[in-house]
Amino acid sequence: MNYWLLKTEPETFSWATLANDGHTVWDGVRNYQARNFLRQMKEGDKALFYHSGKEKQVVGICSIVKGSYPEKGQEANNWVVVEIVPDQLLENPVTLKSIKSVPVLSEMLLIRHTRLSVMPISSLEFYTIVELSKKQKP
DNA sequence: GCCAACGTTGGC
DNA sequence: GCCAACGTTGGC
Repeated sequence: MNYWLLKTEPETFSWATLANDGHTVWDGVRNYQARNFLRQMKEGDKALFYHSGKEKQVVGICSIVKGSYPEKGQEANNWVVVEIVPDQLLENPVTLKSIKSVPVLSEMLLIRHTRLSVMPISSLEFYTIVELSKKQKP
């Protein structure tokens, strides 16, 4: 199983919307590097759900329930989508600031490649952030 | 193939 | 509001 981080602007698509809908097709990715990571996603993988923009924090955990397949209408351009479901809301959001303050997380693409919206993370990074969410105060 | 101009993302 | 870091586009 692999771990990922999915970035979204909450004004466009938020955790609340995902939680409410119970399922979504992660489409609209138009960046080659992000697409290449999307392609590697498999059913059963886990992903941290990150709100960019004003919030800048990881807010939840979701699961990939359907691995990548061609985006409808974009087959010719090779863009792909995956399907996700909300897994759990973090007890407390984990802010970018707090992520930056933890040495073991300093190599994350989230920090090193600011503009990347779909990225792999290690299991250590995944669980470190989950643990942080249990310690932080709201 | 190079590079300037422009557009977008995302943090500060 | 600004800027850094990219990515894309188009002229040459």
